[in-house]
Amino acid sequence: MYICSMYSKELLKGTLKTIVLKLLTENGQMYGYEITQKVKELTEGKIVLTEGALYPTLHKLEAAGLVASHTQSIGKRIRKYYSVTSSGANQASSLANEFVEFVQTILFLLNPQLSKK
Amino acid sequence: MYICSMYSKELLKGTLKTIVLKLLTENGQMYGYEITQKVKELTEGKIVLTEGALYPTLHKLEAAGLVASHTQSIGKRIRKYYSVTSSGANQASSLANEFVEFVQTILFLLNPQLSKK
DNA sequence: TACCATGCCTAATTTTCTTAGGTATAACTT
DNA sequence: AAGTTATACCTAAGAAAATTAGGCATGGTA
Repeated sequence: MYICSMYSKELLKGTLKTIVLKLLTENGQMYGYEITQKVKELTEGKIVLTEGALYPTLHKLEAAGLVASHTQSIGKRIRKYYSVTSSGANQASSLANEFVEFVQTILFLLNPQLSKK
Repeated sequence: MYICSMYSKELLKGTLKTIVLKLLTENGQMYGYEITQKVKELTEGKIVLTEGALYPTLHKLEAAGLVASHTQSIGKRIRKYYSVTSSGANQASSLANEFVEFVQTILFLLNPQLSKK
């Protein structure tokens, strides 16, 4: 991103990892398609994850040891369930916290009059 | 970004344009270096704009007709002042509004328990 | 004199996301 | 029966944004 800040760079470069980790933490194990539907449902269609972004992200999270996966057969189809590891759970909450702080800082920048009152 | 949403794609790809337009709207004319210092000051060093991101962004905003510039000599040094155009002012407020909505949606995703209370 | 602050800029690289596919099974519709 | 939609995984080329890493020059200060 365009910002060098005290917040983690990982965080600033997008919220997808944060969202995925948090969802997995809240809901236990989920598979990719389920995640896209859950996000669509929770945001009433305002946010729709693209698979082209989601799957590579899940693979990166797994490679980083933040999530683990196992496959399950549903008839002849296969689902790949993901769940957070212990370090993934830590990451989930710290990323979420940092995101909130970052947003507060940006909102302050966008609404300086709030502090002038 | 990783999201296909009802929010403008421009917005989702970063907040730098939003911040710059809003700052210029609030403070009248500003020059690049001044913007970096203002952001650093307002955020107490939590956010520091890099010049490698800021200057190209200013140039893009100008090419898009959202800001206008004029140079001013300070001794032998030159400052390039930017100010929002009328369409830039419109953009500033709509981008800021969309950002707030987007953030609210993400925060809801990250804190589902808020709705369960 | 050396260093740091001011003040502008660009370019190569990296990262992230979009776009645009491919593959296959299952279910529903006509 | 055929066609469409939903489910479910995936990859790859390209675009866009920011990082990194400089360059150039003036002015002030230790």
